[in-house]
Amino acid sequence: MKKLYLKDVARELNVSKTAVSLVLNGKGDENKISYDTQQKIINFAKKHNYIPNQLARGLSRGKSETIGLIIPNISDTFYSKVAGVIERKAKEKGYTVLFSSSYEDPKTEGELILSMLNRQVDGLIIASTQQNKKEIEFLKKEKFPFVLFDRYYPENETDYVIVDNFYGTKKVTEHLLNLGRKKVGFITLKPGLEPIAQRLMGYKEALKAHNLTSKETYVKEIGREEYFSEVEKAIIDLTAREQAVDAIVFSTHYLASQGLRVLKKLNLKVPDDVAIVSFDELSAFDIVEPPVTSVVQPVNEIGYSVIEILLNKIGSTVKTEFQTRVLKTKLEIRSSCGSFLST
Amino acid sequence: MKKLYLKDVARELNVSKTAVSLVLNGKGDENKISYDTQQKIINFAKKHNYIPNQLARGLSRGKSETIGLIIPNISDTFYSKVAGVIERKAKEKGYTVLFSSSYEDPKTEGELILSMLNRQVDGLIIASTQQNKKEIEFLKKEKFPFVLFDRYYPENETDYVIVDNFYGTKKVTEHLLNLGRKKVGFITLKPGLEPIAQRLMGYKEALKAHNLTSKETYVKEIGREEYFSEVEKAIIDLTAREQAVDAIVFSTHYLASQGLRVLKKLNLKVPDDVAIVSFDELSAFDIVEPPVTSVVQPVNEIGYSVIEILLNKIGSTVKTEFQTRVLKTKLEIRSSCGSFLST
DNA sequence: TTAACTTACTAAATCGGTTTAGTTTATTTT
DNA sequence: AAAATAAACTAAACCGATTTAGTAAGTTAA
Repeated sequence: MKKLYLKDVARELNVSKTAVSLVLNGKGDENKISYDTQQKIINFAKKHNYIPNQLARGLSRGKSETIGLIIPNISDTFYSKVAGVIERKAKEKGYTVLFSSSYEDPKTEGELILSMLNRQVDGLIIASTQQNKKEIEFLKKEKFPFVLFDRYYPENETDYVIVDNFYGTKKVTEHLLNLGRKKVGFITLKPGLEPIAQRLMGYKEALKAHNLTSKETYVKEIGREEYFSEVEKAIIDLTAREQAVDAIVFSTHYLASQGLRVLKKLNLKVPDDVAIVSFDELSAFDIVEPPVTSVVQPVNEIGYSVIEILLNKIGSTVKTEFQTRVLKTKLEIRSSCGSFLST
Repeated sequence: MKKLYLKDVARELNVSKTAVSLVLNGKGDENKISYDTQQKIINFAKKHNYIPNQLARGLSRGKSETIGLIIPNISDTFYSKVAGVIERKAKEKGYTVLFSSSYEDPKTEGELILSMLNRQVDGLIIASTQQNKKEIEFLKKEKFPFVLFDRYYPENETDYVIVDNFYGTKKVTEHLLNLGRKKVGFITLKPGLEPIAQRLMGYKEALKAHNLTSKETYVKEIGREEYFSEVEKAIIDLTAREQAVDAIVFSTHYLASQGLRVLKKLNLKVPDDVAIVSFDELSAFDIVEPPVTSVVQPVNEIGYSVIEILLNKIGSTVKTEFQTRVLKTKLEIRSSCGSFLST
């Protein structure tokens, strides 16, 4: 069972490579290949399981039927879920996906972008570190199809899909305030990413709307590398002080998970001593103790939108408007905030 | 900033394409290209950011520097974690990974294997549905480099990396028995996958070693699609009966999560009414209530082993022995089994 | 001083497809 | 019956690299 090439099929059937190629690509009719010849070719190809070499195909057609996916980390549940839906949708349309994690490193991300380009991907999907403006500008200038998600470049016009981070934290912070919490802390990542900035602003906005000034000391910014220990320090600082907080908003699911661990360790009761809330969620958040109220991101919709926009871009040569979508989050109320405090 | 091709570099420098190609592939010395010419080429390429087209490169070299990863579901934490380490290690060696989920469908998996082959991947990593013996045999016959993990074909000699599923459940079941539990239920998937079969056998073996016969009615086999409701039915059946179980072993992390949900809903106390244990774990298992004792799989080691074996295969032309690795699991004891029962 | 090596390159074939620009034969149209 | 049109193909160029098989000029050896 030797590997079968186009020329073998052609030779066996006494037709030209051209005929075989045209027919197998569904261009037989428009090129007036007779019905009989077409059947002959199709049957032979099917019977002998001929599959074209995609490298050769891609090379000569200038496209690879592949899309590149660059995300911070495939092991993070949020990204792995989005990757799952992107992959499924892409496959439906005949695309395969090449993925790579940047691990939040701009240099790695930049290299990945170039590497994917030279692998001739037909389009790129990037959840960027937001530190590669140059590469993004390059892609735009080359009119290369790409869509950003989760993180985008506010100062550069591009296609992107994000969620309403601002409104998400605003809503959940208000939820806490409406339940009677007065001193709400915010544990988040060090600045640099747009969604993180938006989440912080949403939190502040909620406080302002309730005529509370957001004390800087209630906001704790954590470095990603050492987040385990830093969350612990932050919580100790927020709770073991004169004006201890009675609620904490965590800006990511992993900060919230770690927060819960630390609170248990410190023997602080949730929600009695301190209520907590998480932006983004973990599938186990309904069975942790207590179940964590969270702002859930519409993972499926994110994936669908991204693929839809990208494939539209790839399909059309005419320059279209930039497509941007800001999707709604959903507030999933569980018991980590308790019910209304009488105080 | 037009795209730069090999021939452009050659023309600009007044040398042949051959020279450029040789030099940029580090074969300048062995082909006696003078030092000056080499420097000239290297500098120009670097300065103008020349990157070879990988499709063309792959086509002419007959390899693509790409490896294919086929798993049941990229959104499952276990697979996304393994995928993460595989990708990281692969990148270190200059490979990119093309991934696709089979969603446990043998037909999809078969198509994916062929699709990856014709995309000229240099090797394949598969966590198989175990229903594609034909394709696996085909790969072997073609001497195509591939490594199975998580699931393998016991009747076909291949390279593979698995964990000791049998010993894992045996150990954890014994753990329950040693704590004084007498009636241990087992909630698992419908048969068909080797690891699942091994886990069941480990469970039975532990009972036998304690002179308990494993009652068939204590074993519940769940269909994957409707597992949410089926786990509920299974638990009701195991607990609301004459001889109710006092412990349940779940054979996967998602069965265990759902089990915990159901037990809460039924108001059964864990571990007082029933102890539980999970094979494979979720990162939040330490903060759920109660924290779940689980058999943890060495995710990193799995990924490392798989890549190591695969790259060895790819690198060597000589036929080597099949490499098989059975990695140890680790028992992570938390409070979902309680402590010793006095009864 | 000429044959035999080296050195430093290059032309052209090749990888396996797609596609453009024809070609040949049969059929209509005038 | 000649010109025009259509039907059913095919030869060869091309995609952008790698690689084989040379070649020309300069050195060394006999």
